[in-house]
Amino acid sequence: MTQKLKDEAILAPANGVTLIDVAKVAGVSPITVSRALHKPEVVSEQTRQKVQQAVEQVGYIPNMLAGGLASRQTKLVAILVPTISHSIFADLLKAAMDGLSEAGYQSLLGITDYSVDKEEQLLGTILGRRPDAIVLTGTEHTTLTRKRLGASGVPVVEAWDWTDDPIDMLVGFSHEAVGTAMAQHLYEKGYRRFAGLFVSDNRAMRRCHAFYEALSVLGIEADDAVVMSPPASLKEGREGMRELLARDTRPEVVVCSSDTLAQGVLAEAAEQGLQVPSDIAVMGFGDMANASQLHPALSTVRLDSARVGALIADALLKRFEDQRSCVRLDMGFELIDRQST
Amino acid sequence: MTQKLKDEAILAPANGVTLIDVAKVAGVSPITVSRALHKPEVVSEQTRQKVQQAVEQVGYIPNMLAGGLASRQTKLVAILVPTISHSIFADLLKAAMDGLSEAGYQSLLGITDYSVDKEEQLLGTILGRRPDAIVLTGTEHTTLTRKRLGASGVPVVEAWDWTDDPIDMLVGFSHEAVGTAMAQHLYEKGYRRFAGLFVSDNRAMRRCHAFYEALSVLGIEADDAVVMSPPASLKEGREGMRELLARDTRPEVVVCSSDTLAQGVLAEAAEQGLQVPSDIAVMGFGDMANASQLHPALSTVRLDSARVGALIADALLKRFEDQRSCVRLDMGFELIDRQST
DNA sequence: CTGTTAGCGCGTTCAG
DNA sequence: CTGAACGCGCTAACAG
Repeated sequence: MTQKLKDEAILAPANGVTLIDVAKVAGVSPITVSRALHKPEVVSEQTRQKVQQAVEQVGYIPNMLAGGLASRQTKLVAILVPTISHSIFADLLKAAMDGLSEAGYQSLLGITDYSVDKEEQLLGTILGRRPDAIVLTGTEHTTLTRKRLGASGVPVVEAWDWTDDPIDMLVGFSHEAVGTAMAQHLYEKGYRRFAGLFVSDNRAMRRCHAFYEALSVLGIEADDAVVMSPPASLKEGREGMRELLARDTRPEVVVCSSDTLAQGVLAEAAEQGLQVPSDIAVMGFGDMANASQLHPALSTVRLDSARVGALIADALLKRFEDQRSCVRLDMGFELIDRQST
Repeated sequence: MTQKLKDEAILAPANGVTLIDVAKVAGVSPITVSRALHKPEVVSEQTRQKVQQAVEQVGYIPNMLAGGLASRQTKLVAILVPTISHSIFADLLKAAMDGLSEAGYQSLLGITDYSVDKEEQLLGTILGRRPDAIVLTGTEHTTLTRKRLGASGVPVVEAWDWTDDPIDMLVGFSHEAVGTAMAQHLYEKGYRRFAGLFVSDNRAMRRCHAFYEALSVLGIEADDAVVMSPPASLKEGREGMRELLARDTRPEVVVCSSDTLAQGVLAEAAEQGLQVPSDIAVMGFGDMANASQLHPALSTVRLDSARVGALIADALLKRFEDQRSCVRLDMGFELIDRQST
């Protein structure tokens, strides 16, 4: 009889089994079941065990829609990234999800394709799920996005960029500072003829402009950067490099908006018989764990994107604990010179 | 007055604004608002417009928790992948999400780290959101996973593998067939001394065993494969290659469980002054869009993972339209020979 | 420590 | 074409 009940019950986990069924089996009231599950410390150990047993017996799976509706707590975090095809954002996403899932939060993923309009559109439906928090990549958003976010009162983390006027929380670094640092670094190493190869997304372009601005402050004139449209794959890197090499004067160093692009540049350089970095140096931007394995003779701006993800999770969990907490963290970046190590 | 109302209202999208508020402003009943939003064809054009206007005026965002609870339709699809750091799964995920989001579905992402136990654990909480469908990578799952899935009645797609006994729908290919095909292909090209470099995840190991099995059928003895533990990054590729080259006899061709590994092998070969494919040939597995840009002299098993993702979305949408639809699709794979093109 | 009451915001069903 | 009543499954607030 018990066995029979069990067999029947286990066949309906996400189906009909509700709190009430568990309550009946355990011989307590529904609310006690709820408490045994979510606030074990407020229930006697004995009833907690009875409930736990009943839960397993009937194969109960809490309905988080109902729970969220009643408690206004969804245990859901929405994360919007421009792409998951770059290791930088894949690592960031993974780390953020890991941090959040340890605390029992699940992740609703949105991919914006580097478009603020798509971000706005995604946000519209996402807000309908009443997430406990939203993570945005970048600090550029449509006014409607800002309005909705502000009005909803949802905790927000803007990541991977810097601004003096964030929506709420902020974990990132200044792309202008990156561009400037790249120029100074290479200048100090003695390079004078520069070329730029950038993809036309917002942040890359800001690094690009800061780079050229810094060059001009240093008294250096450089040809305009080659600007490709996303995505930044090896193919674009090769094409861009061909374009650069077809110019009148050959640069001493090629500065790229991403590591992937830089890898393409390396591939094209190899094919054209150019030695790196003696004939031509290359500088990238990203998480060089991979690229440095391929080609040690490469400078780069190194970002620990997994750390950014972890910090995002931390910022949110802190906020969940203390409503007033508001992390704003400039985590900076690191210039690495593979040639000197 | 109207303006004032508007200003107030627009400040509370995800906050207090409910269907009832919209109804009041539009001068209709709540249910009419609901219909105007979800079944426009069943409402007069005039009231539809009134409602639409009211919605915008008060900044209403439908509460999908409440909606899902009442309608038993969440417009949510859970997607579980082993990792998002391999382009194969990133592309698959992206394509699946794109297909689904066009139809108004959002994606809850779960990363299993190649572990069926983690999959089981993720599934537990995911089912609590009552997703309209679940996408799983692979056909290997714990018995509890199977039990819960079967009981919940949620549409399931198993992807990226093949079995004669799927849980529900299936979009993938046989990894045994891949392993066998690799062996035959290379044999026909005249290679006789083989080496294997595999990562120890379930599917890679099955390709590995099928590969060695096929070799032995062809009457060829080969040394055991080098097996690395995940993740399969360039580093593992280089290390594995070093291990292979340290053996007594040098293989003519190295078969890898992934393109990333193969890239590492290429890098190590280059460093040791070996020409590919004349000194040593390399075969990979994955989406070669990138690797082929780096090194054209490489054979591979080519999978169009974006297409798999799109097919997953199609299979689900078809099921949503017609409950009886049950797609089971062996999409096969392609052996590509970069050397011959 | 446990139970009762009363919604959370919406969609389904049935009437009009 | 529109409305009223009811319930989805759960938890907050209070009582005991």
